[in-house]
Amino acid sequence: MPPKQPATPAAESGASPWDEAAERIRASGFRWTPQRRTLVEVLRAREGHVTATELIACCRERDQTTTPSTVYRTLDLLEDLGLVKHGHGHDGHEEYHILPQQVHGHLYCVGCGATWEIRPETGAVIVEALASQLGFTVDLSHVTISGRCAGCHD
Amino acid sequence: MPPKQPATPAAESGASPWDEAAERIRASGFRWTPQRRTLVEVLRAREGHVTATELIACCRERDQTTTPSTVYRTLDLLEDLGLVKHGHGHDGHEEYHILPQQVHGHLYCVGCGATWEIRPETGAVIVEALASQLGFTVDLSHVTISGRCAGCHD
DNA sequence: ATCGCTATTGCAAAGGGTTGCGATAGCAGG
DNA sequence: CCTGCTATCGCAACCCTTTGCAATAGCGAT
Repeated sequence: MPPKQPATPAAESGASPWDEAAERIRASGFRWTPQRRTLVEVLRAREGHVTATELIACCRERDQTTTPSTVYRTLDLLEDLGLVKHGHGHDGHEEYHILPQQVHGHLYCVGCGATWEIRPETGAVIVEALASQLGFTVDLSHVTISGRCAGCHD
Repeated sequence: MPPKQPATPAAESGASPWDEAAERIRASGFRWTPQRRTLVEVLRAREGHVTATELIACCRERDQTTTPSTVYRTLDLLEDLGLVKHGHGHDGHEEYHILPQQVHGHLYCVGCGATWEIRPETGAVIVEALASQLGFTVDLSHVTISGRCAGCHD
């Protein structure tokens, strides 16, 4: 008896925004294609940050015929829908934040290569400084800020 | 009578760090080549920020045979000597700060595309926030932070 | 079930940036 | 001035990302 499904899917584990992805895409006049489905499945299985290159690799695992250009274009679409948000790593390469609920900034240590997330309180200080002094609304998540961590001072 | 030159060159307008470039390069065991000379001349004629692409174009004006790889490698060398400092623009592309005396951060408005420099006082607030809360020494100049300026709020 | 409109795809090319490698050419020493 | 060591160069190839274009295929309507 598979034809019928519960009215509120995934009720137990909490409905994922990805469940609505197909609908939302179609509702916006776009099409739900196999390629987009593949990428959404890959994204649903992960969280946090991913580089575009990793995503392409993951998609290719599921579908050998995956093309980079299509992945990049789909990511743009998903970003318009707010399902991902792109940024740049310390080396300038693309990075995607999956389901950016609580936007946060990133730090990269040029000494040891480690990365940290900027805690909300700390981020708030930065955002407020730019807002009050320049009227500038910062998007801390777009770039990875470089520097040296406590353990790597020269 | 061009063979003889003053002991302290460019005394009037203030000696430029570029005057010592050749010496410093050789003193470090590296070689002073025509290609490096070309790039140094280009850099000496400019100030502020430049993209790597622009630099390559300027070098090619002076020397048609300029090769990108050589320019990038020379920039790395000059960065080791502290004569330039690289960063990434809002789109992740390379950008070079020429003679980074007073390091400053950059802001980019996703609304109008304009860029601003972060004033020292404002930058200090950010640097201190990360330093006191995480012991992290930020290099604000490495990336261009994105957001919306006062005139571009949605 | 078929049709048509047009959003998407895959390809190929291009631009930015990096790297391995053989050939070239600084420059210190004789 | 010539010699040799080796840093540097130019090239070719590769990775990442974007874009134009012709062919394909969603999907709403018939």
